[in-house]
Amino acid sequence: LPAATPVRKPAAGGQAELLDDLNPAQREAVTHAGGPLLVVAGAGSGKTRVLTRRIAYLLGRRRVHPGEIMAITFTNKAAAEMRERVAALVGRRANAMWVSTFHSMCVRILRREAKTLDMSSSFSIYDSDDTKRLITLVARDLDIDPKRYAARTLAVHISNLKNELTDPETAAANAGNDLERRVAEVYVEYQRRLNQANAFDFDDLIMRTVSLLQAFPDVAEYYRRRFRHVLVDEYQDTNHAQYTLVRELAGTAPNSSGVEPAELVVVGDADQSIYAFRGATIRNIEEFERDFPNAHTILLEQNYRSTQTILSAANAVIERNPNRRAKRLWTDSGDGEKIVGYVADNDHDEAAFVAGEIDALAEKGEADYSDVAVFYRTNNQSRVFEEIFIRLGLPYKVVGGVRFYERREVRDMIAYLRVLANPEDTVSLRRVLNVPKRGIGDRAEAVVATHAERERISFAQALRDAVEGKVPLLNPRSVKAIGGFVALLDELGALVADGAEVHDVLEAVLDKTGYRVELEESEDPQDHTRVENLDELVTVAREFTEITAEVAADENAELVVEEGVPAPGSLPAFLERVSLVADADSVPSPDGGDEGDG
Amino acid sequence: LPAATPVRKPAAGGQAELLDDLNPAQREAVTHAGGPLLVVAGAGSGKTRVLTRRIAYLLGRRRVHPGEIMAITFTNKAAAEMRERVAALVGRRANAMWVSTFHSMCVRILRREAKTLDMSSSFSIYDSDDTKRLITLVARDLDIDPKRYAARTLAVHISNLKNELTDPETAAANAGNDLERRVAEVYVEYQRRLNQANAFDFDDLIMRTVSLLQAFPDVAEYYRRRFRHVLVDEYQDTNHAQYTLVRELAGTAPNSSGVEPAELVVVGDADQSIYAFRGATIRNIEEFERDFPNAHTILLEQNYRSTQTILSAANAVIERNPNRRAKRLWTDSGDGEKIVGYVADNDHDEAAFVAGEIDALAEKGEADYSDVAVFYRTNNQSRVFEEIFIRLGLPYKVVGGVRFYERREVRDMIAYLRVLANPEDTVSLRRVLNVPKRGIGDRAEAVVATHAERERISFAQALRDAVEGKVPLLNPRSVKAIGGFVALLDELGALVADGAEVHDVLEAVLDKTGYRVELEESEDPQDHTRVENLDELVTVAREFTEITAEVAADENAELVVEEGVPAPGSLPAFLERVSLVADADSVPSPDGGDEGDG
Amino acid sequence: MDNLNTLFRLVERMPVEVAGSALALSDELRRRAEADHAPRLEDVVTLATMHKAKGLEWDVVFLPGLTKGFMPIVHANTPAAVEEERRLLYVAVTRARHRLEYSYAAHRDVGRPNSPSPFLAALVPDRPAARFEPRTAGSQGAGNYATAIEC
Amino acid sequence: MDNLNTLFRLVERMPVEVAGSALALSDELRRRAEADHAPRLEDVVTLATMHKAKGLEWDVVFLPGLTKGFMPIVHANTPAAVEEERRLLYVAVTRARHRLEYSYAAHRDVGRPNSPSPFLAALVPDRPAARFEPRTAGSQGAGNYATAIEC
DNA sequence: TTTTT
DNA sequence: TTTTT
DNA sequence: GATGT
Repeated sequence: LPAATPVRKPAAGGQAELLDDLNPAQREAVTHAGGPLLVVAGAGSGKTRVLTRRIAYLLGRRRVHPGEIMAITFTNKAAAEMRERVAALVGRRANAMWVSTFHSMCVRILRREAKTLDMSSSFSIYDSDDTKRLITLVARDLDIDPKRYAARTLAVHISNLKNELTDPETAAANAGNDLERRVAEVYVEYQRRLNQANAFDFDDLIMRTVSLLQAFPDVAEYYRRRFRHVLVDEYQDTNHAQYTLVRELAGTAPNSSGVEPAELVVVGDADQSIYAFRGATIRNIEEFERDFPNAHTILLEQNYRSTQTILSAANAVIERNPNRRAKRLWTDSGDGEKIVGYVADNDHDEAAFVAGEIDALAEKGEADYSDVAVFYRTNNQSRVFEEIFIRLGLPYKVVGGVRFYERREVRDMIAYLRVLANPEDTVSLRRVLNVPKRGIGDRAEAVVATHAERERISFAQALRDAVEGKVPLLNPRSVKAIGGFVALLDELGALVADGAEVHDVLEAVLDKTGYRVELEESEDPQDHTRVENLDELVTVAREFTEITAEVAADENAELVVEEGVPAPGSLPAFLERVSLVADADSVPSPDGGDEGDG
Repeated sequence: LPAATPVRKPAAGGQAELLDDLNPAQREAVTHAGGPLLVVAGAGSGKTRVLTRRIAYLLGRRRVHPGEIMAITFTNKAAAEMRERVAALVGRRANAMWVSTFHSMCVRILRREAKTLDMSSSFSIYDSDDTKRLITLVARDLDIDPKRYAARTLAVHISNLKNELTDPETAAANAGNDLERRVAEVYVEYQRRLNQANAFDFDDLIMRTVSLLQAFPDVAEYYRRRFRHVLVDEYQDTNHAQYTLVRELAGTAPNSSGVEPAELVVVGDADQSIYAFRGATIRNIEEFERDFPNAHTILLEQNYRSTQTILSAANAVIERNPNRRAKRLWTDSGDGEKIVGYVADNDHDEAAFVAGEIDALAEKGEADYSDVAVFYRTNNQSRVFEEIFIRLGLPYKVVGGVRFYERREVRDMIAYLRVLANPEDTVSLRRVLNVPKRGIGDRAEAVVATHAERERISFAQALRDAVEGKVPLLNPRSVKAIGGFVALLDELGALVADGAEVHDVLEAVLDKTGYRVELEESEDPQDHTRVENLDELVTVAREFTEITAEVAADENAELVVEEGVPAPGSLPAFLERVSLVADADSVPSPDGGDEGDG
Repeated sequence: MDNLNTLFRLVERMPVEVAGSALALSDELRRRAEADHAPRLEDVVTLATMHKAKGLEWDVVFLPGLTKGFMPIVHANTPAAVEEERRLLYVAVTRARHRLEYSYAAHRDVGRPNSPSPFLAALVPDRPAARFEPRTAGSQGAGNYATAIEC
Repeated sequence: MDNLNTLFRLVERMPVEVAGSALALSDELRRRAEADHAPRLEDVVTLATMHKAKGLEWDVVFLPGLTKGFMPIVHANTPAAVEEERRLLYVAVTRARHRLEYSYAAHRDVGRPNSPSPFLAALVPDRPAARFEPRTAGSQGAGNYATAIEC
């Protein structure tokens, strides 16, 4: 093991030690004041340390108020870690800061300004699955051949357009071939339906926040005045919309009222940009100095993680990339072990070799299993390792697969909750319309949808029309089934209106819909697991409200309630939470896989 | 246009001219007698002319009886053309020859020898779709994860095994990995079910004929004595099973009774082998001289189709292939036009260029549209041409797509007919069990299938048990539905037993099942086309029987009725026909696309 | 009449099973069809895969799409598979009687560049492969064949 | 307890929406969890894609499958895509604290040969890429690392 | 990705 | 084929 | 109690 360097002792509570254990470059990044700052932070160079110390420094030395600080990350995990580490340095004052993901931050702004955009603040947030469903519906209504234009393809293209801040009309005008024309056509209608459903998709959260700030200078000024310090993590992963958002928020020059730009610090590493395929554009970090006049750049090249052997190999790999800003990682912790290379005859033997190496390390006491990771390029490469590891009894876990909030049964329940919170949410409403089966088939659904379209009313309203016999072509059987469904929703809605707690609402949904019973009575062992997942969801909801209540009762807790933020413990709060962690929880933190910082 | 060479005048009726218009190599191929002969026939070198002249020569000069000749092709079209061209030379005597595809020939042998293999001569022939259905059923029964092992994948592997003449037991013994073990497991059960259903799949036709000839020397001797002349076309496209079949039929040495090998002539061109991906093995033509002792080889290099410019280009392309028998096509018809190459900016422009060229040729009167073809590598490359051609009003047809006998409605009717001809045909029976919907759902089907399995009876018998209330777990409603279905089959079966003609049976099926009415009442415009296809099928069947009757009444027609061959015009005859042309009819002959011979 | 055509082609191609009666059948059908009216020769351009072209011939043949990903197709990643691709091109080329035109697009839909098929060099031996470097053709202007290369 | 873990992680990662109350919530959850018993550290090997590895670190990292089709992945057919693949390998390499092992299989299932990743040459600059030509490793014999190459 | 039966 | 929300 | 909506 490389010896821990003397300077890397943990910072004590006092302010004086804030800078002591930093190297010169890190210290400069923490104390820099004034113009925009780009911190090029190589892998393992103490990036998070710099960010958290800088915040502590702002609060402690530069007398910045925590409410003036906005720190933006990509993942919830990174946001949580940053807040936690700042709290460890400065205590409860950390709570007044905005430390959040791009998307959470936008939701917070959009909730407050929803009315400005003709939306209700109870809007739903559609994830990729909801998006695909809605696009499927739209494409079907537009008579688009689903073989030729798969919903997924359309979704990807629309997402790309949004990430480029291209609105539907511009997309239509620029369409140069059949695909682009089809995409634009779908985009126009899809966006109309989102509005009608009072919903944003993930990409909307960014794009429409940008529109908001650009179209309403007073709103922009409000945030400009409020956040005088903007920090962005993983800047190399920003797409065009996110870059624009940062620019609109921080500014590059005084605005018309003379409000100066905020102090902007972005941290990133072009060499670690691996999401260009999803729209991230390395250009943003490469052109930072041009985008933000008078910017200063600091390079963090000293690495506190790996041996020099490993760093040299990494340097050698990345140096082959052309047109790259030079950067060489180094460490003072020594060369360490040699790198081992192995050529197996086939993938089976290769996995056996890896298993053998791991067992040998474990037996020699050189590493616990949880200190070891195997990384591959594609998910299905895990299979051969799983086979061999199981055969040898080597314990492992595969990161990936269907996440908790992506499971069908969980998504079904959340759809019910969303419908209760936002009755216009057509995608969720149609999702649960016949789940569990209650005799409202495809045909009935189509008839109601047509009625809604013709009468220019929401699908929810059309269902009520159906009950009153106002929907033609609907047979009595379907009318009866819809009547039962509407009554069910009303009953559940009353519960919500009466202030029932989330877990009680959830229990009511599970019971009254017969969803739980159906699963319990099923023969399929998969359904057994589903019941367990639903129980877990109920428990999550229960603890969510209980703990919120306890914290609220605790006089010492600083509860800062902001405008537009749903009441703690409420149904909207719960929904917001689950909507924005849909894809999280993949590498659970304490059980192996330490958090690095770059 | 290259001038027609003087020697290429059509052969007159008399025998004397048989050899006059052949070049020396062709003539040698026609007259060669004795040992095995390999004719390496380059593209356009007059291959079919050599084959047909050789047959005429055998009949006319060497006094061979037509019943001693077997000519094997790959496609029905090639067989028809060969028979026709021989008939033009020798008249009705051609009718006594076997000129057929590998598969038709095997069917003919298997019908005659079915009992030897414990099959009924009314066996069904399963095409790739039936095969996939049965494999799906088998895999489901074996609890095989359809995600991990797709039916198609299993089918391909099983087909490969059969083409290698590997039986299920050997496959199981040789399985070296998970996939192979799964495949072998499915193969064993699949083969058992085929037997039970009294059915062969396409690959079985070859493989089981080989087994038959190998396991029963008396059968082999019968055919050896009968066919003293075996001719094989497109030899480069044979797979291992087909190669073995040819070897068993013709022989390489006198058999135990002293019967000499037949005179074998194979024609082919390794350079035109493009089906290796489907199991064809170029090895067969490459090793012909080693496989068949004392073989003689003749090279046909003179080309009667193309200009020298085109041939030189072709030669240059193929010469880059290593380890290839040298062969250079040449012509004495001159260089002709230069080859045109074009680099477009994108595929759209490329298609526009092609369309422009075609129009220019048509306007100058240099070519009719039907003299022009556009060839691409993958089917979807046609799309851009279709778009442009439609826009420009350039008439075209795309070869490919769903063939007549592959259409769902046609296959449904054929499944009914098959069930009537072969009640053990479980795949067909289960296909039509609930088509049109008659209240026999998945659950009822599964219950009946389980009963059949447990009682070791056929599915058809299990249905009858169901009617008698002998199937447990089946509710009365299902019993009633099954009762109706069985009665329907009995009614149709009586019609067949009474000697009704095929088209009347077909009409009865369409009416009594309600199949036609359902389609006629449907809103879907696709279903309208389906009705038309069914009408066409009925007409085909009607003309099939009518014309057979007329021909039979014609005293001049030579009707040779062979053992094992279904009666002309009968239901089995009709089924055999449609089973073996399932994939034909793609490039309809007289409407463009002349038949070449290389 | 279409029905008759179908049966005609059907029997045309399957003269075996009904043994000796097949040709008689075929003859009868032809007689009927021709008595009715001459077989309709549809004057249309044929679009087909190279595989489907096998065994047939046309006066004029176009071979578009001769790029690296299509010829040889990307999936051909063994020497044997590449050789089969070359044979496929050979088959396609030898379908032409008088006139052969080939082409490729220098860019794909998305705008990424396409490499010409490595087999092109052999097709046109007088010109080095380098001459086939992507070059933009005039995309407008009817009949602008300025960049067509005659060899 | 698993439920609590789930909630714990959930809140841990979502401290924003309930504004200021988030950290308090998180603290409370952590207190509860730890009062119950220390967080269970599962002692298991992690298998993950290189993408999922980003931002984390391990003492020992294995990088198998470094063949031409997987690294860079076949689909990377623009210079920009290949550069992103190289960055991905860079990210994977820099996850390791003390020990790094990489490997590839000289043959695929079907028996066709695999080429080593072209990036390997850089990974081990002392040894020319040629040294990584497919070589069969002893497939039997526990712990036969005869062909392991230490650099 | 090609698909003679 | 990779998939932070 | 299974079916088709």
